[in-house]
Amino acid sequence: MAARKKTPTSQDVARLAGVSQSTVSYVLTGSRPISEETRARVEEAIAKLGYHPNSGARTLRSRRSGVIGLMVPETGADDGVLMVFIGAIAREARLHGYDILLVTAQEGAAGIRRVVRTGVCEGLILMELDRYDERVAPVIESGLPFVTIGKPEEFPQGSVVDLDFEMLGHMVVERAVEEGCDRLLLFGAPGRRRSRNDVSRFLTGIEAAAEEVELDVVLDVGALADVPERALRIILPNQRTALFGITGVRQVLFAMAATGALVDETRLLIGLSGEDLADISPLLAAVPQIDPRRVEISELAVGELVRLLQIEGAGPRITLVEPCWLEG
Amino acid sequence: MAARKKTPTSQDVARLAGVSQSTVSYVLTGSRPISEETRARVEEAIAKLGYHPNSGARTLRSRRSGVIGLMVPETGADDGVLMVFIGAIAREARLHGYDILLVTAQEGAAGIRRVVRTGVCEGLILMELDRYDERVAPVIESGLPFVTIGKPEEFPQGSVVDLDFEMLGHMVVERAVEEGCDRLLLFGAPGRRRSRNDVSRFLTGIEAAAEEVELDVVLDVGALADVPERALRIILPNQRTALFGITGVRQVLFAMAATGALVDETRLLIGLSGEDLADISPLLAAVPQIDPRRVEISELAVGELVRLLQIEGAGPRITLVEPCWLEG
DNA sequence: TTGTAGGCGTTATCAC
DNA sequence: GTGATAACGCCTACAA
Repeated sequence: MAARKKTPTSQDVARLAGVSQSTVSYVLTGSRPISEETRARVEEAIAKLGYHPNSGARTLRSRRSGVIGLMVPETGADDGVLMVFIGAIAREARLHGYDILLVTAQEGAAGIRRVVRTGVCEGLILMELDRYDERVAPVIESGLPFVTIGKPEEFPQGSVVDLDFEMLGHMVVERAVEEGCDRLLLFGAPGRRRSRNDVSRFLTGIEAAAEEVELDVVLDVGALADVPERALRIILPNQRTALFGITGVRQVLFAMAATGALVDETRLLIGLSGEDLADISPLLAAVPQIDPRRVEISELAVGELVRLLQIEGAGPRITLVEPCWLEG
Repeated sequence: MAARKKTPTSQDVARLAGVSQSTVSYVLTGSRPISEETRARVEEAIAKLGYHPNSGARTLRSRRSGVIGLMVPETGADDGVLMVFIGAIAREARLHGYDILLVTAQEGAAGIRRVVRTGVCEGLILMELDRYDERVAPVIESGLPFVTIGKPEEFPQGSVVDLDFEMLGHMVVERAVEEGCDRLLLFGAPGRRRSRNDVSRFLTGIEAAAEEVELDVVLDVGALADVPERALRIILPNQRTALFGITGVRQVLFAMAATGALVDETRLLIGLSGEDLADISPLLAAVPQIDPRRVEISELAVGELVRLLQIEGAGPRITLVEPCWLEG
């Protein structure tokens, strides 16, 4: 095997193009006008050598690493939803010229401090924060621009992008009424994860909307596997019940399938999407679904961070994304 | 707001500790003996200032970025399995002092070339390669050490960590026979994704094991939703059929639930795990499952890459991880 | 055991 | 419109 060639530097490019090293730099950064002719020569040399600017040197000098830190929640388990966000974030970041560095929640505040102080990250995207999250403090302290996906309780100094959970509540109620339901059974999250801001915003929306219509709202707090059974128990003849949950849709669907309740016309299931239900079974193709806009939220989060990063004096702001019906 | 303090440099630490800058560096890298006393003074100063070495400078000088590139497959959709790998990889990498940078498959060969030439990554972990994958070439060409999770067809110049799919085949056949099954129905992957090495290794294992016993192996190629129905059709009275699939377990389980087949004693389902079945429904707690060892594979992959990075002259090697029964 | 000094490859401020 | 040149913060021979 031939001895591996040292990777070329801007110096090599300059020599080949017959210009000074700094000119090469200017061609790359575009931070000063260059004549068409020399630019062409330089670019040719760059292509010929397969030159890529050294990241370490660029970061050291310019204090911009081109890297965004993404703090992902601890999962351990099978979490497809999370993967949708991560994939979309990584793709969108590349579109803006940034790379994504993973910061596990496990590292906590120390992890944040590390990536911030060492200068690896220019900015941060935080996911799945609790209402009062210990990881926010070191981020604010760091002074780095950041965006949270999911709205924390106290409005932080960073931007926020999230689904409009209040509107989600409205939509669910509205649809249930339209479909002629007398009752709305909320399973999963509502009963338990009260600690999360999104859940309470969702309930606020539900309550506000339910006030104006004839709809009996029930918060179901039992095991997901028994939801269909309990739903049957509370139902009266000629009544129709809508089921909805922010989480646990998969489990409830499974339970409904197992009890044959899927084809039961007395019920209606509105599932928050994310999992491709029709892919699991054709039986589920007819389930009305709300798109939680995870991809759009991811893209907006990246865009927002880029704005904070690149626009001088840009301030933080909140962006709520409206959910929408899938194949309504 | 007070003017933000410039982040401290090793120079600042040196001044505070009353030593030279290089001494600080030596304390950090440990690349030369330091007296107990000065080390203590330096460390105290480091703590007091909250000093973290600048990543750009360190990378520029030492050519080691402390970053591992993780090439993740294109998903778009809900993919929980992937998340398990990513989470475990990120955690394990931190344990070894490395960070994980995401490289999307979408970027393809160009993406590899970019992270390699710019020097952002010291090494790479590649996931879900096809048999002959276009992304392997630029990696090899780059000369960077790399590890693939999942064995590509041609043995590459990098290390490989993967599940022992041949043994998986053996285990499935063995179990089916033990459970008194006359027939083994393989659904999902076997019929379709022949293009993948893991599937053919799995089938090799199945065939080798089935030769030695009385077991009728059927490759099912139809829609996953109809697997239970087809399984019923080919079954004779007093016969028992084992069902298995590398992918599509969730769909088949759903279909079985919907047709009431889950409690049917004439069948047995052996699911490859990854999804917590009992979490979906108590009905599934009894399904025998094989652990695909995703966390272990992830950890081994990181360990292997670290070995290649840190041990002079370390060569690539193949590691196959044995699957094992869950709560057998 | 510790200090001095050169340079890693860029960016950006001077001059011309 | 272009070329020299001084940092950026750290690592590591080379001296002492």
